[in-house]
Amino acid sequence: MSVKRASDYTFFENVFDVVRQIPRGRVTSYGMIASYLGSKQTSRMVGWAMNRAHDLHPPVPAHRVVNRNGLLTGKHHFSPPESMQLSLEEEGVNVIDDQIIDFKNHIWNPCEELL
DNA sequence: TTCCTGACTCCAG
DNA sequence: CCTGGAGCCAGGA
Repeated sequence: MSVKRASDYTFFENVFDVVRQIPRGRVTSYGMIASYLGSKQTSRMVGWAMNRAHDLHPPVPAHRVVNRNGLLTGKHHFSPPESMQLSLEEEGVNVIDDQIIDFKNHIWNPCEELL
């Protein structure tokens, strides 16, 4: 058993925290999370963090994180890949051809919501 | 150790 | 409108 220390609370832990707070039926982008945490240029690190997210507890709803266009660019990292879209549609987010329909209407921006 | 890649985004041409 | 390069930083070979 490992205990979380303050010194372990890095950028990645912050990413997981933010993602875990995304409400059901809402989505956000890598860039928004990165921007909220300090620099939008670290958006790649957010994606990298998501790759590690599947093993974490409590679970991280990585399917609610897409790229800035509402495109499910990370679906191939789910097993099966379709599970990302299915999870979203279960929450009322329609997806066609890897694109979230009415994306801007589902956006949850941590910069505004998570002040 | 160095080199390459990536679930991104922005900016220039 | 589309394409390519740069910047970010951690891991794997």
